[in-house]
Amino acid sequence: MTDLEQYLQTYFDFDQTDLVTVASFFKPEILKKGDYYLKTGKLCNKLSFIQSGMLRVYVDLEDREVTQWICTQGYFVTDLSSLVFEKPARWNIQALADTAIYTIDKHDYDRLGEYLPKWPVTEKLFIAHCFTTLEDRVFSFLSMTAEQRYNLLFDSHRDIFTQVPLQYIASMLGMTPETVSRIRRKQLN
Amino acid sequence: MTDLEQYLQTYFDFDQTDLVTVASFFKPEILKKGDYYLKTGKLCNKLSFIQSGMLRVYVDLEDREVTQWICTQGYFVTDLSSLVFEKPARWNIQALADTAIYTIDKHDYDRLGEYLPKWPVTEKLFIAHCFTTLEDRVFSFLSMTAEQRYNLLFDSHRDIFTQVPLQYIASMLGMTPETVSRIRRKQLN
DNA sequence: TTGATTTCTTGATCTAGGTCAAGTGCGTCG
DNA sequence: CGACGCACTTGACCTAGATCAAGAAATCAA
Repeated sequence: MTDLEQYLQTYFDFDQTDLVTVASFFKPEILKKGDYYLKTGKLCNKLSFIQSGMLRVYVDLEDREVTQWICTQGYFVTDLSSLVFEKPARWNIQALADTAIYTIDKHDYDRLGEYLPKWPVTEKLFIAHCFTTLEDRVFSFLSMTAEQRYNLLFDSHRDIFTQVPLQYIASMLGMTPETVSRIRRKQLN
Repeated sequence: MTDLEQYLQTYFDFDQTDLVTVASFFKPEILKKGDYYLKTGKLCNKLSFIQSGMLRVYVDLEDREVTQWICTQGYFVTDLSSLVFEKPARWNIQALADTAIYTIDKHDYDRLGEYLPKWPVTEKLFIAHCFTTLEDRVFSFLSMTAEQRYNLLFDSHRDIFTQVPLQYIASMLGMTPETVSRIRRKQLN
């Protein structure tokens, strides 16, 4: 079983045949550090799985950048609203390091249902799971302090902290780099 | 065409036959002010459409309540993660006023695909739309001040401001009632 | 290696928004 | 009607976290 098949299995309860079918639509690709996976305003006609490396999802405002999320090894990346609704992409997505991904293009993605009868259900569960994750994130902004949000992210995505420049972590937590630096120091006692 | 059919049409591009089919699964219900549509920890086995009135989605913390959202006329309400994954509900959902809803139970909801071939696609688009809405909301916390978030909500959901106690609006915006009160005064110049 | 550049840390100060407390208005119920 | 209880407002003060600025460390180029 390939890496990709193994990872797909952890997300979806496909049997071996389905796994091979789905995996066959994904093509390996390499992004060099700094390369863009997607730029704001373009159409995102692909979905990718990250085998190694990291991608930063962000937007440019007049006076600064806002990082929405960092996608790491073992997760999927796309601009969902662009992929699904065929609207201009909301986000820039850029490689923070050399990154190996497997990509399925929209054409094939939209046809997965023809090969896998249970794809529509699987896809729904996948998007619903993404929804729930964001719901948690909104809740964290409604109910937690900067330090609590830092700890929550640290406990759930430790890999981000070891590899991602602190300024981006700060932005995705909705605080300044100085604040993250101070919280980090405090955590070391 | 009934109210419900009309509303369904604004969400989904069903033809007349489909509209009637879907609508027939929804049963009218009345919640009195203060009644609970759902309580944390229960299973949410229904999805409803709000014909009139309002529901507040919130959680109890040790020392306070956090309002996640207010659902108003013309919108759907459910606990998506509970409905889809059959997990205990994350939210309390309580009527803020006498509220008229149309409810489909999970049993029927899960079978919509048997009657409507394009239901799986429609459902996916619906959930993806919810995801995108939350993405915007996360972005608002990452990039906006309290006053900017207030204005954003005011411009997009004016009905909430005319009918909902200010303390709940404050909570769902992630600020205190005092702050909302001050912003509101400022907006009156 | 060395200098240049970027990123991170730390301190000093500032401010948006929170907290606390004392009203004020108003709807409801006896 | 009057009084109780909410919900909201307003002021005084406080604090988490932002801003600004100056170094220190790490990263990179050559």
